[in-house]
Amino acid sequence: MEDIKARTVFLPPTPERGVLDSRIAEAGLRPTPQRSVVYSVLLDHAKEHPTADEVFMQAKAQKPEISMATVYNCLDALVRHRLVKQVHLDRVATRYCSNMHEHAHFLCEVCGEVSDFEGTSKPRSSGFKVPKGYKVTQLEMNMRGVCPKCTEKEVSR
Amino acid sequence: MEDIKARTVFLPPTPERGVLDSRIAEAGLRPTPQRSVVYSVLLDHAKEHPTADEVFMQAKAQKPEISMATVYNCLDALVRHRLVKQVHLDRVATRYCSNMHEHAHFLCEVCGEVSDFEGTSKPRSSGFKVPKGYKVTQLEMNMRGVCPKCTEKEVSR
DNA sequence: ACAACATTTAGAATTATTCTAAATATTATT
DNA sequence: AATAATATTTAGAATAATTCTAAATGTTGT
Repeated sequence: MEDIKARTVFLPPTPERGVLDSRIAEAGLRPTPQRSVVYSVLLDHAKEHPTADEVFMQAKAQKPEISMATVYNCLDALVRHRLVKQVHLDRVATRYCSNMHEHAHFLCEVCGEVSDFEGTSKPRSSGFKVPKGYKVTQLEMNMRGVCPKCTEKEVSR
Repeated sequence: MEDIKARTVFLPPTPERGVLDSRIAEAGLRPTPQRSVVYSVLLDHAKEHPTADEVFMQAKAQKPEISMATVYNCLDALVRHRLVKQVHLDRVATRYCSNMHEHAHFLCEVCGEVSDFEGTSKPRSSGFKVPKGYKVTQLEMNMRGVCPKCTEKEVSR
C-alpha cells in the first residue's frame, strides 16, 4: 500500500513538471520554464489565491532569474488560455486561482482570508435576468462576510 | 397630465440635494457638501459605473475645489454606509454603482461597457455551497462576454 | 466661546500594473 | 547546420490607482 499524503481535501496534488508542460501545450501555449513555474506556484497555492507579487516571490524561490514582467506575462497568458482565473475581490491587487471547477469566492472582512465555495450556476438560471443577445462566457460569484473563525473570536469578546 | 421625462427605464431620476443629504444622514453619515456632490454624481451616472477618477472629474465640474483625496474619502464613506457599491470587474480601476437593488454586472470584453442585470440571489440558494458558520453579508455576481451591439458588429465582418 | 472631534485639502508616498527596447530562446526554412 | 523570422524574457522606466500625512477648516457639544 502506498503512503499517500493528501495535500488538501478538495484539491488534487500538483502534477509534475512534465504534466504541467503538456497541459500548457494543450491549452495552446508554448511551454516555457517560466510558465511552468508560475503555473506550479498557482497550483501549489490554490488555497491562498495569491497576488501577482506573491506569485513572483514564490516563483523566484524556484527560479531566481525570473522577473516581475514575466510573471505578469505568464499570468496573463495562463488566464487567456483558461488555465487559471483572475479574482477581483477588492481595490488592491488582483488575485489568481488555479481551481477551474466553477465555484464562488468568499472574502472574510475581518481576517481577509479568501475561501472557495463549490457549486455551479448557469448565467440564465442564476436568478439574474440576462437579456436576449448577451453572450456570457464567464461568471464570477463573490461573497463577503465573516468566516467561522472570526465569528467565534467576535462572540468571545 | 404632467410632462414627465423619464431619465432611464429602470433608474429613478436623481433626487434634489436636500433629499440626498437626508439619505446620507439616515445612513449615519454627516452630510457634507462634498459627500452630496459625490453621491449625486454616482446617482446621475449609475449606468456608466464610473471610476474614482471619473467621479472626481464630474464632481470638480460642480465643485471645483474638491480634491481627489476627498473623492476617495467620500466614496469609502458611502460604501461603508451602504449607499453605493464597489464593483471590481478587472485589474484596472474600481468602479462605483449607486443602484442598490440586487443585480449582476456584465462586462463586454469587446467594448468594455458595463451593464446591470436585474434579479436576486440568496447566498444559500445561489447554487454555491456556503458552509455552515459563514456569515454572508454581501454578494456580487459578475459576468463577462459579448454584448448584443458587439456581437452584431462581429457577425457583419 | 472653547474644546473635542470630524472632514477636507494638497501633495507626497506607495503600490499595482504596463510599457519599452534589448537580449535570449525557439521554430521554420534553406 | 546556418539563417531568418518569431516569440519570450528581462531590467528598468513609466504610468496609473490608491493611500498616507500633516495642516487647515468646519462642526458639534458644553
